[in-house]
Amino acid sequence: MTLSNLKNQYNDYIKLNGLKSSKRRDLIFENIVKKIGHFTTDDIYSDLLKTDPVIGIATVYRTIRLLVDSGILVEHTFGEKRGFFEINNQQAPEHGHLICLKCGHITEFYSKTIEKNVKFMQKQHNYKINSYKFEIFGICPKCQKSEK
Amino acid sequence: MTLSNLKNQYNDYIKLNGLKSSKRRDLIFENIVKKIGHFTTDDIYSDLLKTDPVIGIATVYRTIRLLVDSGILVEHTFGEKRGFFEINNQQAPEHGHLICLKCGHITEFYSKTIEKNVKFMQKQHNYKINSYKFEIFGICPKCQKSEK
DNA sequence: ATTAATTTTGATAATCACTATCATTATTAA
DNA sequence: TTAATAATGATAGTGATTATCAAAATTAAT
Ligand SMILES: [Mn+2]
Ligand SMILES: [Mn+2]
Ligand SMILES: [Zn+2]
Ligand SMILES: [Zn+2]
Repeated sequence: MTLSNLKNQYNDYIKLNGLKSSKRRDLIFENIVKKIGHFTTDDIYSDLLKTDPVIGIATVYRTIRLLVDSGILVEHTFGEKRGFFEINNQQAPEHGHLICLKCGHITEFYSKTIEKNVKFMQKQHNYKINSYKFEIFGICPKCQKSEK
Repeated sequence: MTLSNLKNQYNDYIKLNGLKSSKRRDLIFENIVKKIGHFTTDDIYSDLLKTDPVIGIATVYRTIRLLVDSGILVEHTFGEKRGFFEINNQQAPEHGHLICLKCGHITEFYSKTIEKNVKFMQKQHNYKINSYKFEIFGICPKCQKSEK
């Protein structure tokens, strides 16, 4: 997913849904699009506060929801009861996550096997599949060392 | 997992942690152990209210947490930001879930391939694995029909 | 540019699922 | 029995998120 692709996707979504463009929303979009890895709404809010001290957190929540609805972001929970987000790279195949129960560190992995398995389940259960999540919980190598 | 196995596991956990036995907790345990499929804390609370109108929801939350800690229950989120629980059948291998985005219906599936994949990831990333979740989101056959 | 219609925004109240606190009650070992 | 400790229910508090609403911004049509 290139930046200009995402920008097009963003602008198209706004047009297609009869929304108006706005400075604040653009600012949030620009910030998010620069992020690598996974982030929370609060991460983005804190970032933006530095250059825009009057931005409201509701606007950040709203815009992130919009970006999820438009397919630009995907949401995860990673076993917690709050949202984690990341850019939805529609080029690459979906990926799984290894989540460290100690430090929260997240490692991504790709697997053709999983892809196949999802397709198999789709057929077997007559499901129209939208997305999937494969999350493995455990202790990362670093935390294993520091455990002793 | 037989009922008596679970009861042993429950009693052992209570002894091992220096807890006292109690009528209320036993009642909650008995109710949960009869459940099939996935349930929320509120499901259990509503059930119990019928025969025990003074039970507090805090006690249900506490007991379910205890049962998760003891390994009797496993918790899921199924893409939502609240807990769903089910009996942890330690005999059977872990299973995945197909979740209908329309009606919320959940279908379980087993897959040796996934098991192998998890072991592979464990080796490849030097992780000490605790558990995993494989969730596929889509539209179930029933809802596909009623969509037209 | 001015207006009018509509959307966006920030403040903040409300909600939802859950955890913490605490005085009262129950359990248990002595 | 008593004494120590755990369990309980009521309820306050929390954290993440959504809803509400008046004011400000955007847009399209004059
Ligand atoms: Mn990821
Ligand atoms: Mn299940
Ligand atoms: Zn770690
Ligand atoms: Zn369905």
